[in-house]
Amino acid sequence: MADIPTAAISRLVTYLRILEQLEAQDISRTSSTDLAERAGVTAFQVRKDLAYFGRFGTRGMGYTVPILKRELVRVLGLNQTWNVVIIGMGRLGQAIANYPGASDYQFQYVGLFDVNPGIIGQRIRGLTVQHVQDLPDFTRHNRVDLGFIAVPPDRAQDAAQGLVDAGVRGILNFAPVVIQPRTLERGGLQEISDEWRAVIVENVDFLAGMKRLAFYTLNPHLKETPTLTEE
Amino acid sequence: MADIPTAAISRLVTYLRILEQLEAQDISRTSSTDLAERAGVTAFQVRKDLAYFGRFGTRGMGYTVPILKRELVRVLGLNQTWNVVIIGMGRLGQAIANYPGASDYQFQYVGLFDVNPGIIGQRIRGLTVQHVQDLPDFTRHNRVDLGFIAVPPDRAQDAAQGLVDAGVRGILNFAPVVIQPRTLERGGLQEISDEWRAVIVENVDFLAGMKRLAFYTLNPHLKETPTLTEE
DNA sequence: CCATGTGAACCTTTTCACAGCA
DNA sequence: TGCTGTGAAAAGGTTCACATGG
Repeated sequence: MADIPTAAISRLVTYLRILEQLEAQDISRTSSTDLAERAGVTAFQVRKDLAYFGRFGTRGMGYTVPILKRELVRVLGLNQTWNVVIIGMGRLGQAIANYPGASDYQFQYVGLFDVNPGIIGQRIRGLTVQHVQDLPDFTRHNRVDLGFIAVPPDRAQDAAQGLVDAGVRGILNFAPVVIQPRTLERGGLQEISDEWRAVIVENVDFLAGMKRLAFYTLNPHLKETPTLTEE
Repeated sequence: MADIPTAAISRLVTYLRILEQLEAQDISRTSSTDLAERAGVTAFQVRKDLAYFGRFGTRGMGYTVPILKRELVRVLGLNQTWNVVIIGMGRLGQAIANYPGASDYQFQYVGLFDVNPGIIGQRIRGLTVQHVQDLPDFTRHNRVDLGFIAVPPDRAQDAAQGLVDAGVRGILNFAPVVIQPRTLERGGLQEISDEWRAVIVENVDFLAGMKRLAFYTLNPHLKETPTLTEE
């Protein structure tokens, strides 16, 4: 298992969502063509994406919804619990904490943090918002796997550093900022520090989304046409 | 001007953000190497990305921050006003409407819509939330360029259809759903309808971000290492 | 016979080396 | 000399045709 396109992972997430919908509609069988149509990609793509991880279908038959779903859940690592803290409980942080669907897949919010005295102490989703400076102490007593950053841009780097110091393994950064791993001199060369090397950073930037949208709306010919079920 | 990688557009957005930060710090000159470092990409990449759109630097010197910024603003279409409506003013919609930074680039919220009687009538950002069914009438009297979808997943497709019917040119979809363009039979072939063909759909899906993060946290070796300033 | 799974062809994107110019 | 701009090479992803097997 090596060298899987990043885009393939995004598509797997989409396939999984579609399988959930099919299951909710009591549809128990599907095919690469059907999935492709619903996901807005080609059937080739679906089969290739799945092939990176195994053989989940039956030739001549297609896929069994619950089986393929179970396999994708396993592949994506969603059959285990992820303990999550959110840094920044302003409007965005609150929207994230309350967004339905996260808990479906074992994402459990275990700690909420902010610096604003007006927010600290509030109860959100059964948790009391704590001061960011209590994060190190909190992580000493609780397992935390992932940290979500929902602070203003100028605080994002510090928040990320705090999360890395706290030992999280993954960061979902909502701030419109490039998080910089801390580097250190080693043999005259700048290298990423060990703590940072072990951390995955994923970004969700909707201001960037707005700007991309503006660009493509002005230059529609540059946007790949959503492939209509070929093959 | 043709055939520019989608990823290049995302990076341009990042470069622009960095230029803003440099300008705020009164730094007036930069280089492909400097930009690369701050953006977490290679200097080759920066130069190639910029080369798609023109020649903005001076050989031997680098780039002048305000000039490059101005050019990127123009390229991305951010020097014009974009009138935006938001469909769905729950927590997420409110977080979006209030997120600072959108108005910096002429994204102007002109209409806010929901179906929930508890939300309709509220004033948010100086606008009164209206019922979605008033959208067609609203667009008859106001220019609307873009629509943002912040409704629950099962309402997203309808919201999108409403926006297309209302004549928006671009949609930013925050719901974890693949928006399906309406198709029609033409010469025995399924084709995307004309209204939909003219619309750009861009997605911002943070549940998907969470799931990608889970996957890469479990499989860190599959994540491309953030390139440390090469060349 | 049918739809999956996959090696190979094709195309796109990134990387690179260096030519071009202040 | 220094850093940009760019054609060419390398890498990476997607598309395809078809072999496989229920």
